[in-house]
Amino acid sequence: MTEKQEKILHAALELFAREGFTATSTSKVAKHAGVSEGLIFRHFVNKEGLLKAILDEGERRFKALFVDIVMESDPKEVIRKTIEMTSQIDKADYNFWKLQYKLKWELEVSSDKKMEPLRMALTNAFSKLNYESPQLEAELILLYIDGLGSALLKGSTIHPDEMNQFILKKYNI
Amino acid sequence: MTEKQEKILHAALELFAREGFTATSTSKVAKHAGVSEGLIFRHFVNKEGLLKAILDEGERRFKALFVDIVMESDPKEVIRKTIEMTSQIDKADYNFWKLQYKLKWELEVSSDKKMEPLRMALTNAFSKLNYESPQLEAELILLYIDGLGSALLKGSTIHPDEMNQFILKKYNI
Amino acid sequence: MTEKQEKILHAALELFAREGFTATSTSKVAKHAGVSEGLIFRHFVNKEGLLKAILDEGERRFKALFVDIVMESDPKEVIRKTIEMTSQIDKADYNFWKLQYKLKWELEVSSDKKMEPLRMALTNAFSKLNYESPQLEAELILLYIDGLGSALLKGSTIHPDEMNQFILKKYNI
Amino acid sequence: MTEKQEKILHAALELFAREGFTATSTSKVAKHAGVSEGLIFRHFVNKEGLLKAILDEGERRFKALFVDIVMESDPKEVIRKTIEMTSQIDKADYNFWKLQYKLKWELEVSSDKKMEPLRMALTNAFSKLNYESPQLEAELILLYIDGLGSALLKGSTIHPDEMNQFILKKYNI
DNA sequence: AATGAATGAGGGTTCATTCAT
DNA sequence: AATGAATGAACCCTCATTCAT
Repeated sequence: MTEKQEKILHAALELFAREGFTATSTSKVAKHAGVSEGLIFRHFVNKEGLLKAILDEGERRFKALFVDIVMESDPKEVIRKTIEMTSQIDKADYNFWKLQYKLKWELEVSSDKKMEPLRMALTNAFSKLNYESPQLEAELILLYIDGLGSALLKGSTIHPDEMNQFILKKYNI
Repeated sequence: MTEKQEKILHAALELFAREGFTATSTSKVAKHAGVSEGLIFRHFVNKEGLLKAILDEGERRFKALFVDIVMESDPKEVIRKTIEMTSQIDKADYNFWKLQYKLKWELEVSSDKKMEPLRMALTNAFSKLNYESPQLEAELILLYIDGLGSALLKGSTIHPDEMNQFILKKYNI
Repeated sequence: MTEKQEKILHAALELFAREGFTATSTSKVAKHAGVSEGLIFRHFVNKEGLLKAILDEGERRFKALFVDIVMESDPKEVIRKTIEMTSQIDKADYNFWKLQYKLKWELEVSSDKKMEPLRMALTNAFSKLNYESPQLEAELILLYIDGLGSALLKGSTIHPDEMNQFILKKYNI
Repeated sequence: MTEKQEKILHAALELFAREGFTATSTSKVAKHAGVSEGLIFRHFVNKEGLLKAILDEGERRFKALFVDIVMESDPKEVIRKTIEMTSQIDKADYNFWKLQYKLKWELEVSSDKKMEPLRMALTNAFSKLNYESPQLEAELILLYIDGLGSALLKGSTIHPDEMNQFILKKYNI
């Protein structure tokens, strides 16, 4: 990975996250990265290839976020960690997460599959705690963190920590 | 409103909802509506004007959805109606709501202000029911319906009615 | 000539004179005249037909300006009247004359032929006054009034009367 | 400056001079230059940028024409050189000068300021020669060369050298 | 006589992409 | 690896003009 390659990826992430994939031209990316436009195509073949490179690179972040939850054996801890997930997001990764949300709607990129391990971990946790409908409980939490993530990235005034504590109390955590 | 004007609006709504605003060309809209491209501009001035016309026309749908909740005096009913809101959405309006979500991310159109009356109605309802943190409770429900709406419009397999009943039980409704 | 026809002609003259023929759209003319765009074509067939109508209507002004000079028998008077011609131009006719100059360059409408009677009258006058090169003298005066007209219509600061007096003195008039 | 850039400039100058700036489409320029239309915008940003490039490039021609006159110390020579200016115009520059005249009327590009050094040189020359109204004399000559230039570029039958000699005699030159 | 809906061609401009260097 | 010239298709939009009413 050349220095220029990284510059391109960084510029593209920022612009895609801010303006959207379609609305960002490769020429704008090149200008932003201080690089010739042709270089983008030499390294990433396509505009789509550029996007894929960003997403692939970011996949690791997803996993890093999940692994700690999925490996947890204490069911209450699974729930707590999931709910507090949004607080864990590094501000440096802000653009990456914003891009995820944007793409979910702009292209029909389903991030649903990525959530599957989380859903299973949650369902399992609620089962262990003898909740009546572990699947629905799990689903509800996923809806919550989706809504909260969306709100935070859109600049809502919600205090995430306060909100999270509030919900944790509902689960006696 | 001529027949062709309506055809344009209808085609535009469908395409904007499916492919996004930026990604939909005016020529595609025209072709889809069976109309010359120039006519779009004669009637709606701009591509943006076309979008605005769709949004303005849809504003009524928003209000129709809210008025019944905001006018309700029984606090439990307020909560129930809000939670069941997503079930109320007419399948004919599917495209309109999908467009709303898309625009929230594509352009930075904040639909947050539109939610304000709902937030107040909910906060008020939880106050009457002597909940400890009415504001947080209200916020939580808004996050839930945002997440649920998002999931449904994205083609999730969630069964909304089941989910709603499940949640209502948590509020003893 | 309907009232609306006149409104169209008036609006067109103003816009053609200000912005040029090509740069003025028929829709702008219609809007300016407070008239539907179609009406222009009903009355004048073409955008060119509209221009022709304006020019035809203005032809009379040309002739009115010339007839007094051409009919004059006193050679010195011929010269004087020609030189003072630009001062005679009514301010109400400003747009018409500006349009003439614009068209001379925009389309290749030669106004040269229209000058022919004037050229002959001048040549004749200088002949009578025993000038050595009556034709060149006549041509020179025509060049002068062309230059002066151009300067005045372009908003030059030249004082035309002072200038005219200055030149008349050169011809001992 | 690539070969294609020059081809574009050349084609544009010819077409702008012949048909006018507004009436010449960028696609016509591209076709004439044997170049893709997009290239025009890559090199000159705008249609206006293209015009500006032509004008800037031509500015040198203006200066080359003037500098010899303005630097002249012999007043009679100043007058002679000014009057004979139109004869100096290279036939290769025909299009450029035609464009100047066209733009004076099409856009409201005042070429008046460019004439200022000439006006001053002439006024000064007539002063030295003890003419009564040096300013008016200078102005008159400017009007004359403006008219003559106009006539020549419009294809008049005037014989410029003969005309110039005729006038020079009036100034005893 | 007059309107306003409607069109097809063309306007200037941006786009993702290719290629020679 | 990197550039910058070059392209052709598509973009949003305006134009002169036609036609039903």
